[in-house]
Formats: sequence, C-alpha cells, structure tokens
Amino acid sequence: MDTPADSSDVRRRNLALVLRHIAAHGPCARTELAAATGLVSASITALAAELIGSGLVREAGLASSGSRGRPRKLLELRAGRVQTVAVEVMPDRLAGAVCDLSGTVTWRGERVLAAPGDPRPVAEQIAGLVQEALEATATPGRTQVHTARLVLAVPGAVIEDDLIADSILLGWRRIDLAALVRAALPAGSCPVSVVNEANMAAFAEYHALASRTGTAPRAFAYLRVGPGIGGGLVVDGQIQTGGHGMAGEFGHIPVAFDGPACKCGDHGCLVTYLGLEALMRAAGLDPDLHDQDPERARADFDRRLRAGDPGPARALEAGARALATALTAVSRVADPEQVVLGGHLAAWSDWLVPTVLRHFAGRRAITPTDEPVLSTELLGRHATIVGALRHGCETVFNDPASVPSLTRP
Amino acid sequence: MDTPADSSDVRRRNLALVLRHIAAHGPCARTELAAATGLVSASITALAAELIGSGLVREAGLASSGSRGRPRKLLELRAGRVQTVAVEVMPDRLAGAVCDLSGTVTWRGERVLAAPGDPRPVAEQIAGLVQEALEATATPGRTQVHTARLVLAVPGAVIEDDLIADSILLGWRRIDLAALVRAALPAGSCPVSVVNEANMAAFAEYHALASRTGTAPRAFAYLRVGPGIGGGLVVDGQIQTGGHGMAGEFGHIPVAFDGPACKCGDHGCLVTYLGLEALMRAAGLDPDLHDQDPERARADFDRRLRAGDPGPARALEAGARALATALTAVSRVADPEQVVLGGHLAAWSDWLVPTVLRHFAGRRAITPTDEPVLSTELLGRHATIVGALRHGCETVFNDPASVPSLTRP
DNA sequence: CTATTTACTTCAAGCCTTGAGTTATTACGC
DNA sequence: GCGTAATAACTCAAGGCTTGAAGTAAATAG
Repeated sequence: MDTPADSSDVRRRNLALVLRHIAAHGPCARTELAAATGLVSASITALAAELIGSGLVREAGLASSGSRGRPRKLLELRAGRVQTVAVEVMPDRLAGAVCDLSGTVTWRGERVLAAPGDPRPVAEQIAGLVQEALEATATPGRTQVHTARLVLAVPGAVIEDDLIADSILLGWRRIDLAALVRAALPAGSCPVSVVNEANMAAFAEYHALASRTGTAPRAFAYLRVGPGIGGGLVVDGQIQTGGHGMAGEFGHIPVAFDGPACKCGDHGCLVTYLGLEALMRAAGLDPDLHDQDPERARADFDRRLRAGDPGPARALEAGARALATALTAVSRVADPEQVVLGGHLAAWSDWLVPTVLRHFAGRRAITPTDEPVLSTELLGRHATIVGALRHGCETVFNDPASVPSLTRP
Repeated sequence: MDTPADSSDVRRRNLALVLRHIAAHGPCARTELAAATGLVSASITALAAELIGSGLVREAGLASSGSRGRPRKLLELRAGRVQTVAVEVMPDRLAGAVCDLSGTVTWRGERVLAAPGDPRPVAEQIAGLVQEALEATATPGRTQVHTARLVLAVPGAVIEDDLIADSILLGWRRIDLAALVRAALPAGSCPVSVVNEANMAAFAEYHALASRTGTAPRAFAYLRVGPGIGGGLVVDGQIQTGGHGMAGEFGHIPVAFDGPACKCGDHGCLVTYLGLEALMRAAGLDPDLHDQDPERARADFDRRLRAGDPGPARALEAGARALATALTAVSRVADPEQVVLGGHLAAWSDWLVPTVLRHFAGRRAITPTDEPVLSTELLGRHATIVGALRHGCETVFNDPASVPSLTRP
C-alpha cells in the first residue's frame, strides 16, 4: 500500500490482465484480447511475447473466421507450465494435491500422521508428501514445470502472513508452520503459504459459483457445518481474514445468549443447534453414537430423515431457525449477496432452506431486499484442497512475471 | 480491476504517496519524503514540483537542522487549496459542512427540510445549502479553491455507486439522489457521492482512532445505538458496503431468535435490548416518554443511572449481555481488531463494557485471543459529517492529479 | 576562507504504453 | 488467375514515468 510504483507494476498488472483473460475464456486471438482488456494491439503483442517467453501461453494454430482477412493466431494457456501444491493438514492425516494453471488436479495423495501433536514432525511429513508429489508429477523430457507455491490449509487462525496463530484441533499455538516446512524442504523450493482450510473451501466455492453463474458476487459467504465447522467470506474476490485470522467463523455465531453451552466456551453458538451431535440429541437419537463414529451417525440421521422419521425433521426445523438467525447476523455484518451452505447443511438443505426462507420472508415486507441468495455447495468434500490449489495459482495470475523464462523452448 | 494500467497510474500512486505523507506528518523536506516513501530523491523533486504546481503543497521556508550541510526546504500542505462539502440528510433537516484538506471545518450550516418526503425538493434544498456553503467559504482574492467533492450522507442503503437503494427513515426507494442533486446544482459543479451516514461515522471514528493510537487496525467496527442506529466496518482502510449496501448494520444483529419483535420485522435484534425505548422499559420507566421526547428520555435515564437508581443499571446489565452476543457475532463474521461503541452505548459504557468483558473472559480460556479491543467513540455527534468530509478528501489523496494546476501562482 | 557535508536538481537511460504506419494473410469479385 | 479489400499482427518513434549518476546549492566546521 505504501510502496512506490514504477513501470514494472504496470507491466505486472497488464500481464495479469491478459493471462487471466486467456485462462478464463480459452484460446483467443490478440485482437480479442485487445478488445477485452482495453489495451492497444501493440501492447498485446509485447505482452503476449513475454507470456510466450515464460511458457505460460503458446500459439495454437490459426482460426479462419470464415470472413476474409488474415486469420487469427490463437493464444492458448499452457496450463502445464505451472503447478501448485496444496496440503490439507487434518488432525490425524494429511491430504495433498497438485494442480496446473487450469485447475486440473494432476496428483492426489494422503498420509496418515505419525506424530499428530508435534509441529516439527508434522512439518517433516508435509515436506515428505510434497516431495512425493513433485516426484510423481515430474515427467522428464516434458516442459519445464514451475512450481508456483505450496499452500498449507490448516484448521486454525492464521495471522501475520502465514504464521499459524492457534489451532484448537491441532493443539497448536503460535506455530510458524511455513518456516518449519521450508526448513524441511530442500533449499530453493517454492514459496510456502499457510491459510485457513475453511477459508479455502469458501474460496473454491466462490469461484465454482462464479464460473457457473458467469458473474462473481461482490460479497460472498460460505458456511459449513459437517465434517469440520467453519466458513469464509470473500469480498471483491479477496478472502477476508479479519484482524486475527478468524473472520468467517460462522459456526460459532451466537444465536441465543442463553443457548446451550458450546465447546468453544460460549453459549448458543450455531453449532449447538446444527452440529450433528446437537441434531441427534434434538431428534431423540443417541448422541453417544456421534462420538464413536460420526460418519455412521450422519448416515443414520440421514436415513431416518429420508425415511420420514419425524425426529430428524423436527430437529432440522428447529435448527433452521437458528440458521436463519445466524444468516441474518452475517447479513447485518457483511451483507453478502450470496450464501453457500456446506457440509450436512447442504445435504439436508431441502429441510433447512424452506424454513430459513420463510423466516426471511416474514420480514422482507418491511426491510429492504437485503437477504442473500441461498444455495448449496458445488464442490463438497474437495472444496478445501481445490481452493488451496486455486489460491496458489493466484500467485501466477497476479504476477505472471514471477514465472521465469523458458531456457529452451 | 480489469482496466489496463499505464504510467499515469504510476504517477497517480506516487503523487498520492507523497501528498499523504506531507498531510499526515506535517511539513517535511524532500529528503525525508524520499526516505519515507522509498522513492528516489530525483522522483521526489518531480512529484513535489507537480504538487506545488497544482497548489496542493508549498515550500515553507528552510529548516537548518543544526548540523552542517545545505538546509532543508520544507514542503507544507496547502490545505486551503481544496475543499470538500458534505451534507447529512436527516428525516427532518439537513446539516452541511465544508472542510479543507487538513480536515479543518471551515463552515457549518443547517436547514430544516420543507418537504421531507419528496426526493426532488430535498435535492433542491441540498443544492441550496451547498450553494450557501460555497458562497460563504468563497474569499475573493484568496487562493483559488478547488471543490473536490460533495458527499451526501443518508440513513439508508446505498448501492450501485451512489444510488440510494432504500431508506426507511426517509421513506425512499431506489432514489438516485446524486443525479437529482447534480441536476439542481449549476452545471460543472463538483462530483457528487452518496454514502451511508453510519458508515461515514465509522470511517471518521476509524481515522480518529488511528491518528490517536498511531496505528490503523486492519479490521475495525463501529457500532452505534443512540440517536440513529447503525455502524460500519472498515477493512484495510476501506469502508465495507457489502452486496446491498447494508454491511455494518450491527443494530439489527439478532441476539436471540425468540427475542422481542423489532420494527424491522425481525425478532431479538440488538436494538430490542439496547435501544433507548427498550432500556426504558427494562428499567421500569415510562416508554411513552421516548416517543414524545427522546432527548428528554435519554437525559432522564442518564440522570437516574448516575444517581444510583437500580432500574437503569439493571437494564444496562441485561443489555450488556445482548451486546456481548452481538459483538461475538461481529467477531465471528468480520473479526475486527478494534470495536468502537457510539451513541448511548458510549455514554453508558462504564455500565456496559465491564459486563461485556466479563462475558468474553468466560470463554477466553478456551478460544484463542480473538476478542476485539473495545473503546468508545472519540467524535460523537459530529462523526458522520466529519467522516463524510474525510471521505470526500480521499478523492484528492487518492488522485492528487485530479486537482487542476493553478493558473496563477 | 576552504573543505566538508547535506539537500536538491539535472540529465541520460531504461521500461512501459500508445498511435501510426507496415507487413502478412486471407476472401471476394471479376 | 489476379487485383482489391479486409483483417491480424508487427515495427517503430514518441511520450510519460522512475532511476542512478553527476552536478549544483547552501549551510557549518576548522
């Protein structure tokens, strides 16, 4: 913000503009790029030359448009030129993935954590998984691949740019995971970022929704209760982290100050109404099952719900009121245009959303139409890692010049 | 976001950097500017020359630093070169003010609205007040004054850049106030912006706090219940408006889904616990007094509170629980580092804040230290117009080149 | 009075975008 | 088959910007 600008910033921005257009709209000619970006064709020539030089883009044949005139030379993204590695750090295991610039996942891997509590061994296992990923995706003889970034998605608050402040789930406090992983990787490896996992899921859902509808909402919220509780806020395409890396923790929005006690120490959090354990209790099912085997508990609840058992339906009906309240709070604070529900909120949205909308409708007559549009997640379980990968790719989309020139074409 | 950049953007940014530094740190020499901005001294020479040319800055004598060497030529903000006009539109009256670039208010004026409901007459009366302001501040013979912007602060949601979507208080729906005022002003007048009034108060409090503490919080929230209910969210120095211009409406955060009915059509909004009428009712005072004379009601409540009457204290004690819940919701969504209370929340903060903090402390042992720092407003009643003026000045600080060169020195 | 130190300015160089003019490559009309 | 029009892309000088080096200005210390 307070650094001076020079012509390299201009170049960075315009390269990004061109690269983004090619990535988003598929192969296109320089003329189209000029029209779409507002740059003059001479500039496109220069920018395209640089992108071709760094291998991010390639000329992919001609497109005779039927009409007369010189045919267009199409510029195509060389997605394989860049890859991003993401690792999702869970309490008991790691999940890793690699994708190229197009977002195509080229590798997936998992690893059960040997010493979950201890940050240093975890960092070493992360580094090991990353090495495995890089070896698996290295194809000798193929184009040189530039690894843009390693993104570590953790369930915890991340502050001060990539320092994990706290993670209850992992039992960590002020752990600089990025530094630990950097130390465990060979020198000269790619840059490392640490981000919140639910925020990445939100980021992924945001982009999935944007590409489905064709327009990106200015303010967007993702709220997940299910395997993992959390969410994220995206404003103008940027993940909002807040002052302590805790923005978007929608699961712990209090919906009643005299509500049930929550594990977080507060009372009446949304999860105390919509968490699976709470739902089971409200449905008259045995909540102990949840502790023993959450997945079976979920399946059991789901089966009974779909079978027409009134207990689960009643539980969701009550939960929907809490959800409506929480979503109202989100609207009052951040006013998203669109809210996406995830986890079992998405799975059981047929029972939840109508009640929520009814609640909204009750007041829409008086207040302005400021309710968010509700929908359910598009990516589900993979959202976190997809978002983390996408987040890593943003590095390149924001600054294409960070990719070095190809030494040999 | 998707427009190309060229060297004029570089110039804009660097001019802004220099002007901001001079404005924030008082008269300073080119060498200091070079050190502070990171620009090279040759660039500072050129940038300063442009700022001097447009009259935003002037050379103000030498500063012999005591040590040897050529003395520094100080550059000083010429605050009077630019002025900003702001009008706060209230249901029954207008309040206007003019300030210069330093934020010094050079004129204040009021006008009782003749036809409050009707947008066009209101726009004409706004234009009249603005004309009055411009005539009152015009000093023939003095430096040419550039009027950078007219900012209209309204109690309502503002979307699509300066179109008022809805204002319940004014009874307006989708009124393009900026266009109406532009039409009522002489051709070639300054640009007109429409903004939410509580957001501007938040903006003012944000800057007041930042200049008092020396550092600006990354995420900041202002919450006012008093004469006018509302607030605002400032992230990285930017007012957050949300998708429908409704971000920061903290007064209508629901704190209990089965709480009292609110005028907004919802139940359990924060104002149903901390609005003055609710407080009076909870204190066992006659709530009808509030309708008749809110100011007297407030004074009455205040007197009894300070006299040790247990009723008002009890009402605030209960309200504080609601406030703690609402602030928790704000933290979960936006995670501000700092929250400023305004209106009677500020006046009675001695009764509210300890209870709120006690509530926070009850869970701090378990969750990370993500609670916002609480404080009370620094500007009070004038915050809205001060914020609106400041917002107008941002036009110039963001783009000093928008100020034309002086025709005569 | 000179040397030194510090502040500021000047100027050529390097990037970047732009606009005009040039070249490349096709289809259409005859 | 050939000239012409049309479209795409490239080349190049010009202009704006920052920069680094060299030069000038103006004080103090000895």
